[in-house]
Amino acid sequence: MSRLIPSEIEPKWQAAWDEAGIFRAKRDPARPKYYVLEMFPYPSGRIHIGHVRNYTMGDVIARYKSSCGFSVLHPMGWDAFGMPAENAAMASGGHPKDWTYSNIADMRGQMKPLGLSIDWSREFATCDLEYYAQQQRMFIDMLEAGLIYRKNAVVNWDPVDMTVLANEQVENGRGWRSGALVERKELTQWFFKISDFSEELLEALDGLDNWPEKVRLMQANWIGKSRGLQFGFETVDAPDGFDRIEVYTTRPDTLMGASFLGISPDHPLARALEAENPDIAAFCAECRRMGTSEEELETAEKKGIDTGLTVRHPLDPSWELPIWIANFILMDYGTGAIFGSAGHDARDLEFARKYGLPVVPTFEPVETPEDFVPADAGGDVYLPPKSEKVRFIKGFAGEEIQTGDEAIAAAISFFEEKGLGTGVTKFRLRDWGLSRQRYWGCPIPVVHCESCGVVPEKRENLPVELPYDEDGKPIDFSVPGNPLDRHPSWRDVPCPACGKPAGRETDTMDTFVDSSWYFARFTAPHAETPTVAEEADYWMNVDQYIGGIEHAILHLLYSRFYARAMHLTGHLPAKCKEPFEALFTQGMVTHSIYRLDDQRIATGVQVIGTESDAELEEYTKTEATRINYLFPEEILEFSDEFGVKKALLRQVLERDGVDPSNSQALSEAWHREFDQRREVKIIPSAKMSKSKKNVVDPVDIVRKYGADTARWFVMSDSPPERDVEWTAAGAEAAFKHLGRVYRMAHDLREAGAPDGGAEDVALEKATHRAIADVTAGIEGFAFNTSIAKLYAFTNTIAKSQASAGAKAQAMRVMAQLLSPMTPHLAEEVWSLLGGAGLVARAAWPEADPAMLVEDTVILPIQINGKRRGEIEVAKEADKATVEALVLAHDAVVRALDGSQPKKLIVVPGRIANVVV
RNA sequence: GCGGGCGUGGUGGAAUGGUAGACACGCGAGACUUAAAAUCUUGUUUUCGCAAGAAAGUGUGGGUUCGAGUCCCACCGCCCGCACCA
Repeated sequence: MSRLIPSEIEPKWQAAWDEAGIFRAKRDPARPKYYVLEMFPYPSGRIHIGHVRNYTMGDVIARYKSSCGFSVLHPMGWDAFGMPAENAAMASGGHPKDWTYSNIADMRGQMKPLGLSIDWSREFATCDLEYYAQQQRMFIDMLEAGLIYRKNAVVNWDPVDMTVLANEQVENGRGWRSGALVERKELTQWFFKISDFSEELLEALDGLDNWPEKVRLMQANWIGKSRGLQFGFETVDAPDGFDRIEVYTTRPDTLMGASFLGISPDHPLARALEAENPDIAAFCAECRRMGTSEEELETAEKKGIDTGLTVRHPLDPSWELPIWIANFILMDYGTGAIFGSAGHDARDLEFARKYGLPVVPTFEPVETPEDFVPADAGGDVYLPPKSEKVRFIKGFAGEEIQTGDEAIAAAISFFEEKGLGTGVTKFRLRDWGLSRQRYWGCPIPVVHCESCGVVPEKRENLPVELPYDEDGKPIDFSVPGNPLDRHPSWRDVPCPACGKPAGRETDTMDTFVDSSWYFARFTAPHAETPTVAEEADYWMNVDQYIGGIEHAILHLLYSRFYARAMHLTGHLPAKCKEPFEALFTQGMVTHSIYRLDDQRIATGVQVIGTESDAELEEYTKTEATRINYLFPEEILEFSDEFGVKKALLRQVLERDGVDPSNSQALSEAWHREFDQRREVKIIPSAKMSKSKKNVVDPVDIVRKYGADTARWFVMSDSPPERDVEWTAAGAEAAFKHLGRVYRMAHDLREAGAPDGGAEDVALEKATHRAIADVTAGIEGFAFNTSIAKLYAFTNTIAKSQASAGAKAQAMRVMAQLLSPMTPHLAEEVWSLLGGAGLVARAAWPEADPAMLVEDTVILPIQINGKRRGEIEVAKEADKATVEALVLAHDAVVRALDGSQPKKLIVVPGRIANVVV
């Protein structure tokens, strides 16, 4: 039988690898190590095709590096705490723990058939007591080291469910379950002092050479270093204790254009005024109903309220500015107070225009363009790059014409010399709030005691285990609020310091804490300390980290901080401060959405022919009712005679008895439907979403085609960093190709022919070319080009007239080159053609440079930069020879028409360009 | 709103500043077959042309260069992140 049957060969080779134990990571000081890690998944219960792509990329690297002689660590685990488990418990009963572990078992079962070279002996879940116990130990170490503290912070509060909401649980300002208006509420919470590391985290980005530039840039912007001026405005008739209002500004050079002083609704002055002024109280209350996300604050309409108070301008005491409370000023940034510079800040301008406040530009372009309209004459905000020279019309420090940067520096010096303020470097990066008022997370191991205050739990009392049940019954998640709050037998404990009755902290940790050190834990996953020095020293750092761009900022920045914190508390060596040597961010797997637009459903009547305007309007009104999303298996996709992709409901095909292989009949059926105002619209390359029904299940794919096909396809069609569109046709093509390779290997074994001859040499050269190209593709994270080369190499072997021996040799190399991508097929081909042992253990082939050089090259000839011909020249031909050949070329002779070329450029081995 | 990214045939994409469209899908033609599937051969950027060939062509408009998909500027469109989703 010469057909590839994945369901037979895949389990066979997986068992062989298991038996040989080849994916067990072994600390081997004699060999260089390589640690490849894909971002671990959340155990939702189903693996997603995006996971398949992510893990296949890691697997290609892991298998390749292993063949290159590295001792490879390639582990897998579960980011297992978090809200979905609690949501599930609330929605359909059950317990988050049971839900999570059952999901993990399911997902492991779905992943194993993919044939990933994972060391499963190192698997853990972050909700394992063994894991979070160590996290609690580190919490106490970090608390003692001054890396963790408590302060007040704002959260989204649902007054009906009596719970804190995540940003994603706030929909249009209302709680997603209760529908109640969300409030902003201050709670005392735990924080990591990541802001102490702002400068270091920013500077160290420069050393991350193997990180994508865009990720480093995003992190740099997130940390947001700025140089500005902090100074005070003296108030007029303000309540006691508010003689001065401190502001921080990055544009002190615009101070002479100040139009108002703005403070946050959470500013102490705003709070003081609230007590006596109901209008202000109402306004602040309204502001507090807004969400806490930056996005929401920035996109909300700018609103404010005049406090009636004023401040004196620091450079002109006779100039009084009104104090406004504004919804877009955050208490967390700077001092919670700004001065509005309406000419040079878009938000301030919008605000000033809305409330009729003055707009006073302080500088203008050096060379004013004709169409320039200053902001005070109704123009746009003028905000050129700070490196650009501008002309100051209301300056107070520095030259009249200077750059923004120079003007800012001059303004700061001016204030410092006069003793009015100080230059300050600030960072946008805020401290990392790690408290979550939820059940399903790592308990924060501290106790609140009336006499002693906040006391860390004693180390010998650790771990603080998350209670599974309450009074013998599983915890009930249908009751509003945090279950830990209403769990006396867990909460009530003696104070670790004085022994008096006290209560446990009921906040749990942000799941970002869990994922900020799991990579280190993989080096000693079951140790009784967070890490083991010699293991961490050998395996760390992660040589290649692979994951989604959505983690570019938070997860990766927190991990960089946490690695430093672990170093400071003795849990990681200094070399691990930057734990990820190289980072790769892969794209999504997308899939077409099929949407049935059925206007008959909308109108209830069958309309044929041209519709009237009134009817059209009716369709528009009822749009929502006539859109139906369809599963891919509900439709048949085909290309019409112009190659345009179309789709038909399978139901329709059955009803009309259309032959699906007859494209003419399909096209006719499509037009019949279209004339009936019914069309299946294809929306390509959409993010997979259950509600849009465009999700493909890896389990189905593996069942139908096998893991190798799934792996091959997700790597083949797009560059890894870009999105790839899953198509049934593409998967089919991948499957066919792998079948062809298998058949070629099989047929070779049965055939036989004498060796030798020029064809053998040509095939050998092609083999070395393939080795070089495929290797370059893997090294450069361009797996799609490696696969293109493998297709080409397959075609070359298939067409080659070389001997069977030479072809078998080429096919054995093919097996090796395939082994990172399609490991099962590779083993099968390898063993069919007499390869020794497992191909997974064979050393990676090396391309012989001597086999890569060609004797002659084709040199294209351009005339004025356009290709007009080509010549074949010897590889070593000197410039003069080439020039003579170029000038003798027909097209050149014709173009020159007897005259001399203006210029003749010859790039040896690349191109010749004649300028006439 | 702020920040980041991406735009190349009917489709996914390839291309150290040097032949635009590798490789694959789709489609067309042919072989094999009673037929279909499978497989194999072959063609396929567009326009004009029987052909040889010519012209145009990498979202739009400019610029740098002997030469631009690639570098620079402006614009348009789409996608992603925004601190309690993971």
